[in-house]
Amino acid sequence: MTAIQALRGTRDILPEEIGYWQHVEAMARQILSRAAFREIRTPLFEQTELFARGIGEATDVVGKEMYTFTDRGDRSITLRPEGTAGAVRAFVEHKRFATGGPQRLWYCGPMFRYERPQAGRQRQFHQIGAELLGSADPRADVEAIAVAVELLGALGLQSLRMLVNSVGDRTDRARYRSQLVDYLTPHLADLDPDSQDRLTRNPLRILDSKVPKTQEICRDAPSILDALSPESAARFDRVQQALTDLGVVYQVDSRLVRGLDYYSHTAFEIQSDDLGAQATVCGGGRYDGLVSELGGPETPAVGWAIGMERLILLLQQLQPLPADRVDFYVISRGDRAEQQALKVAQDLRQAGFSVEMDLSASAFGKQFKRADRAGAAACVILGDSEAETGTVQLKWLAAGTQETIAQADLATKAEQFRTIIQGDRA
RNA sequence: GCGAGCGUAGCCAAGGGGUUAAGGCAGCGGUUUGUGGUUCCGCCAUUCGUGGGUUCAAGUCCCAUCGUUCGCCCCA
Repeated sequence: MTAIQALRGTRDILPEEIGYWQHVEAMARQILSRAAFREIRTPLFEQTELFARGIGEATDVVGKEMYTFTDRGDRSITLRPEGTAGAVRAFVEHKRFATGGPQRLWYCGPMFRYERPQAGRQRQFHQIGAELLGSADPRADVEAIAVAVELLGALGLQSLRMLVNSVGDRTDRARYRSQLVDYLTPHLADLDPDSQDRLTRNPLRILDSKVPKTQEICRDAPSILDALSPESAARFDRVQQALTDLGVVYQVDSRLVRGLDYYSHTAFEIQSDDLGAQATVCGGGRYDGLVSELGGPETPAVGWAIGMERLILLLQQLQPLPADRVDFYVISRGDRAEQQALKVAQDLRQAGFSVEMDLSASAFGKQFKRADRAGAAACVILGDSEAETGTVQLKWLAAGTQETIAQADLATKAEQFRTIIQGDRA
């Protein structure tokens, strides 16, 4: 019988590691709700159409990375490859645009893309995302970015690099695109094969190619920032000014192009050098056309997503997780004692302590050993004589001291215990 | 989808064609049948991801397959 393994590109998050996830989630909840973002949970799968229309048929995400299948009702279903499309779908479906004022939404959960796994990239991965819908104000872009920066900072991440760019509006991009194609076409033969292919499909992406020769050619390419209309350029200036005023450190990277079709104006990425080839921890930008594309009214919006695996990779490099510890470890031997131990454990738990019970009925020596391993502050001991007298022996493991306490008194001594345990752990 | 490296116990591993597969950590048992974290002793892979092949002989060489890692592409 061969054991079944988790599918390629998926993995289990085991108890030893879960602390990072809980910490990140708790921090996200705190920082985002403090900025008046409200959590939304949308389905993990949607009609394929949603992503095809929202993300763009020409993108790699839609073209070759989607988990798409036909369900029993012959509908084409896709496991969500990102969070924005679903959030916007919900925004439109529930007519949240009619509530007046911008909506701030955030989410967190698994996304699915059919790719070859590598460092910082899996088939099921997790994102925290935030969307600010209903404002075209440049301050909205900055507010969104600032919240992301705040979150990463609160998690203690340093030496991250913030890159900002403006890809203008549709007209700007069309103008730039033809400028770029005009520039690159004479160099066609010198470009790497991938980039040659992209020249017709998605020329802007050639700019961030990693091939040295292509990079060299791109160095002298026209900049999108020069192709922006005066209005778009002024807008980008205001974003930069506001970022500076907030003390956000960033650099303008005119070659930063985000992969999804729906971006306009502000695009930004937060990168780290400690992640291998997948350097981006957070990516986002403005997507003014998406809501109407998905059947809602013209609604400007801006948002971002953080890759949780990548974030946690960085966190793990930063500091180890404190080991799990339990306050009390209950050991017992003998029928009556074992019976009473259940009740003692329950009393202590109800008094607010974490309590692990030894179920082995093996020699006390063995049970003590396990108490140590559990990182217990104290061992609660029940043997025949304790069972007889309705007491327990309480042994404080760090000090090695031991006292006799009536089982009935355990709960009333909770405060005293708490002080000792805190002192122990300090 | 493409390229490269690697799969030996729960973990880290040595072994690179010659009968019995080092070592360490962890675990289990004992020293201690009611007192831990130390020591000491013992146990812990009929088998090297899987399937096929070459050979008198295969963890060791070859092929395939699966998994994994890293890179390309792409992205968070």
